[in-house]
This record gives sequence, structure tokens and C-alpha cells, in this order.
Amino acid sequence: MVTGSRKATLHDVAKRAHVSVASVSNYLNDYPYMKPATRERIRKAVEELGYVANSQARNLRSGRTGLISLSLPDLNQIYFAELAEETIKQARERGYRVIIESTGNDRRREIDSARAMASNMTDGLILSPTQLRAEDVHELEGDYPLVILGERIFNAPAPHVVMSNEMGAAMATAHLLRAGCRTIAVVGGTLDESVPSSRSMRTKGYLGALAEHGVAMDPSLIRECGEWTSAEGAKAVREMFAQGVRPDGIFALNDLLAFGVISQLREMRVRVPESVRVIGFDDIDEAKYTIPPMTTVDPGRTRIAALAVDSILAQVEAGKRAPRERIDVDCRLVYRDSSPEV
Amino acid sequence: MVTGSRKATLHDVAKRAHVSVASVSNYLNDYPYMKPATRERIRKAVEELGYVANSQARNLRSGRTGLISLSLPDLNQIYFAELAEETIKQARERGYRVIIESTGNDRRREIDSARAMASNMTDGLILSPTQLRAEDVHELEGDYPLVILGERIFNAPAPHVVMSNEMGAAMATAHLLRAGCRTIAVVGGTLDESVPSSRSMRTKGYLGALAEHGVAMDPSLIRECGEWTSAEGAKAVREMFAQGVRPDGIFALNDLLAFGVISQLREMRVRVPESVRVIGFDDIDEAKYTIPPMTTVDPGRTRIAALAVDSILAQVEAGKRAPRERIDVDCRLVYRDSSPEV
DNA sequence: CTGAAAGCGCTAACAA
DNA sequence: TTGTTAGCGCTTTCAG
Repeated sequence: MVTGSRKATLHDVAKRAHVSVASVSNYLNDYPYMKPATRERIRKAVEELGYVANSQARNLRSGRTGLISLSLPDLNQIYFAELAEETIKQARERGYRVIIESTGNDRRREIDSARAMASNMTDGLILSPTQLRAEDVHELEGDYPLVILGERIFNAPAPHVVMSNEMGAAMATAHLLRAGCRTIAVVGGTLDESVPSSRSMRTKGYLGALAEHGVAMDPSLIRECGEWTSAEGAKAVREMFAQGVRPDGIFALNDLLAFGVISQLREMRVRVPESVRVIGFDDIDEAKYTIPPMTTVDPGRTRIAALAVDSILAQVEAGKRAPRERIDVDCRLVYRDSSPEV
Repeated sequence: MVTGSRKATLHDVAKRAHVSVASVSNYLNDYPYMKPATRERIRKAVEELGYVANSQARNLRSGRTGLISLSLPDLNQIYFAELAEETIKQARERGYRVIIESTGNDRRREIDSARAMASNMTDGLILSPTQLRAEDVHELEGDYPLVILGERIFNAPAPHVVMSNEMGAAMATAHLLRAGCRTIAVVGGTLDESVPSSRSMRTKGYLGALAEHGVAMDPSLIRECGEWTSAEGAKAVREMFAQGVRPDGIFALNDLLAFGVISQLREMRVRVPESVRVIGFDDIDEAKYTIPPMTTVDPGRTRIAALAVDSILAQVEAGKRAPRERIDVDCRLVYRDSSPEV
């Protein structure tokens, strides 16, 4: 490759190979009907010039960029970082790259992600909104490829990949029940159902499973937490024990809370799992490294990413938005040592 | 806004406002010399058509995309996720968006990130390599804006933002010494200096601080760990105690290891910080939620991201790669409760 | 102050 | 099998 001054263009290659730009373009796009000799001359010219096609020009013509936007609340939240990683991986396997938009739980920025689609910078948008309100739905109108992620069901005019919060929570609870627990606390839970959220939906799954197994619900076992951090999880356990509440199983609504729960129990010399079984939710990487390794609910991150990318690319192919549709992704229990059933 | 069929172009706006496309372009670019009446007519047409400029066409003309690439090993590693978050934030404040490339510690993909720059898809590359070898340096040649991140100093022909691993480790160790510790273990450390890595550089800082304070080094206090996870941190502590090694301070080479260290100590009823002081490295979000909240080294994530973005955008402005330069970012101790000096 | 026109680098008809 | 040419939608001289 000649390290020439200016970057080589199609034109330069054509000139050097003594062919037309069209032939070079054909060559680059693997057009089959071409004399081997021509092909070879072009190949050589491309190599000598170190030519690389300018994607911007290509995009302008084709109307595609090979880019998709992924808009999510915050990469500092491990769940979203892992979701992003998975999405990037899936997209790369299909030849796409990903622009990450971090909205910081800001409604305006969630709307901006959608608005930015008007400028054709990316081929589609995967949006995980947390603040968008019902009255903002019109912001999502349009014909561009769009997939919504997450539990906030509002009537978005697009496919919606939904995590099965309720089912996952029910599975976790049923698992503890099968393990013999009868006094199951839910750390991070809430009885407030006014806003649909992970919090309320997971609590609902918990309550459902209890009901199904004929176990009475006890409000003192539902421990609200402000933030979902290990500190809050630990605090919930301390308070519970201080109040004389003695669960034999604890379902923490996410893994970070569960970390705090386990660590506090161990601190207090309460044996996990012998005295109290613990299960978390999210299956973040660290969950397998706690002591004991933590049973948790895998919300199907990999599948969520795969389905979202599938859908968005299908829409890109089709050149238009797919109709509203709800795609539920199943959760899966990850059995580890913090909650044996035996 | 009229929800017309096809997307409106400059041309459409021009026609509707009865002006030339050039005037519309001028309007969009805040060209000052324009009759208010004209301006107003264009404004109205733009609004009525719901016109939004097509960035691809714009990019083709301007040669810029407003996109930068950030190539890093793995978003599942909290440090990198937080670094990405910070980079995205910094870039957004300057009107840029970020494509994240996750290389999965794969040398080929690190090289590919660089090669992709030839296609003009993004305006610059911030690369955090972990596998690139000295002989790969030529892959980084070129005139496009480039910033290297991380401790692996090889002669990359570009600015290099370096985390002060050694200094940070020395600070952490000195802090423990000031706190009265004299038997300081380093969890995750190594005496192998053959490859420069966080591991070796941080260990070096530890050794340097010991030497400076006239404290003898004891190999049994240097505990290697395979993975840097909390499980490994816990294991290191268990093994140490099983071998009769009794440190009064533990420096864990990252926060995840430190989580395991603290949790294991508490498990063994060894009081933190009264009996053993603990300090980590990275200052990930969770560090403030451990019990007790953990002292750690903030490697200057925010500043690293800011400097990287600064440099890359300066290069974009200049239209060319900046010369090789080493930009050191200072670490900072974050004092919390796991290692009081008093 | 405004408009005409020439491309940016490439692809896709269509001709040859 | 290869070449010619007309744009993709926008910015930017350069006239007027």
C-alpha cells in the first residue's frame, strides 16, 4: 500500500486499473460477471493504493448506515452494561455496529433518542425507556425501525421485547417454597402497584406464587428498599431481624440487593443456605462468585438482546417499522448453592 | 408538521419557501446575512414539512460524522462499563456520539477497530488495547485521530492516556502504612514483571511504598489470583489465614477482589477495619455500599475519559493525528471506613 | 442578500 | 463484460 497523501477514491482506483468506476464498484460488490484479468487488475490497484471504500458516500447512496442505536438508562448499572455487551455482540455478528446512548433516566434524553432517528444517522433504534410517559407515545411515531425494551408497557407503536418479571419472580418464589421455605421475605418489594415497574411486577409474581401454594402473605416480610444496592439489602436484613422477623427464605429483587442480604446474614452468623435460603434476580456475572454462589433468576439477557436485534434488523430489511407486538422472554432459574431444594 | 409520505429534503423546503436550496442551507447553518422575511418563510416551510437534515448527506460533504469509536475489552467488566458511560457523557456534551466496539480481549478485533478507521465511518478512535503486541504497532499508523488508553505502553504513534497504576498502588500502600499497618498483604499481586500489566505495575507501586517506608517485603504476603473476582479475593484470604499468615492490612488490586476479601474476613469474624484494614482499587460504584464502606483508589475514570475525548476532538478539529505523547492521569484515594488512619 | 451550479464518493440503471 | 451517466441530499463557491 502506497501511503499517498490524500485518501484514494474509487476514481483513483479506476484510473490506475484502466477501467471505469462502475467496474471497480462492481468488483467491490462481488459482481460475478467480470473477466478474471480485469478483476485482477482492479484487485492490484486497490491494494497498491490501499483503497478503502468511504462508508459515508456508500451510506448516502444506499440509505443505510450499518449502525443501530441502543438507548438505555445507564451503563453503570451492571444489568444494562451486560445487556449492551450482548447487543453489541449480536449486532456485530450480523455486520452492524452500535451507538450507545445513555439517557441517565432523563425523559428528555429518551425523547431525544427517538427524535434523532429523523436524521437518518442510524438504521434503527432499540430503546429501553424508564421515564417516558403515556403522553409521550406520539414521540415514537414514525416509520423507522424501532424496538422497545423493558417492562414499561405503554402503547408504543412498535415491537416490544418484555422481560418476564412476574413470571421470573414467581419461579424464584416457587423454588424457595419447594426448598421448604414457608416464611419468605422479599427484599426490595413493594405493595404499591400504582406504577408498573420491575419492583411492582416482581412483587406481584412473588405474591402470586405464595397464593398458589396456599401460603399466607405477611406484610412484615415485604421490605421496601430505596436504591437497589447491597447496602440497602444488608440494611433490610438487619432491620428485619431487629424487628424479630425471622424468614427462612429471602428473595432479593436484584442481585445487588442479594449480595447485601447474604453478606449481612453471614455477618450475623446466620447460615446461608442452612438457616436462610437466598435467591436474587438478574444473574449478573458476580453472582457466581459470592459465598456461597448465588441462586438467581436469569432474565434472559442474551435472548432479549438477540430478539431485539433480530427484530430491528428485520425492520431494516423491510425498510419499515414492524407493527406493535409484544415479545415475551422467559426467565430461567440459575441454581447455585444459596438455595438448595434438598 | 405534515406527516407526508417521503421524508422532506432541502429541495422540498426550498420549493415550499420559494427560495433556493442554498438559502435553506444557509438558514440551517445560521448564515447571518438574510432578510428576516426570507428567514421566516424558510422557518415556516421547515416546520410545516417537519424537515430534518439528513446527516449522511451532510457527512459526505463535510467529511465528518460526529461519531467517535470507543474500543474496549468488555462491558461486563464494571470498570470499562463505567469508563464507557463517562466517555459517552463527555462526548455528548461536545455534540458527539459514541460507537462502542467490544473486543472481548481478542487481538484480531483490536486490530479490526483500527482498520475500520480507514472507512471514514467515525471521526476518531479511542482504543483500549489489551492484546495488541509490539509488532502490531504498524496497524495503528495512519493520520486519523487516535487516542490509546491503558497501561500497555508500546510505541503507539498517538497520544496515550495512562492510568497511574504504580502511583495509585503506592498511595494505597502508603495509606495503610500511615494507618499503622506493618504486615500488608497484596491480593492479586505478582512478582512476575515480564509483562507490563495492571497486576505488575500495581504490585510495583506496593513494593516501592514498602521500601520507601523501610518495611521489608515478605513474599508470603503477595497473593496471586487468577481472575479478579470476589471469589478469588475470598480464597486468597482463606488460604493466607490457613497458612498462618496474619496481615494487619490488605491491599486488593481491584475492588472486586476487595469485596471478596472483606466478605471473607467478616465471615471469619476478623474485624474490618479494627483487626485488618482493607483497601481496593478502581472505585467502582458498589464500593461505597460494602460493609464497611470501602476505601479505594479512584484511578481517575472521569479524567481519563475527559482527556481522551479532549484529545480526540482536538485531533478531529485539527484534521489530523496528534503526535505521540504520554498523558498521565493521577489517582486519588477515596477514604471510606475500611481503613481509617486514626 | 440570494441563486445557480459544482461536486463530496459511491451505486445502479442502462447502453454499448 | 464493461462504460456512461444520473443522481443520493447537502454545502460551498461564485455570480448576480
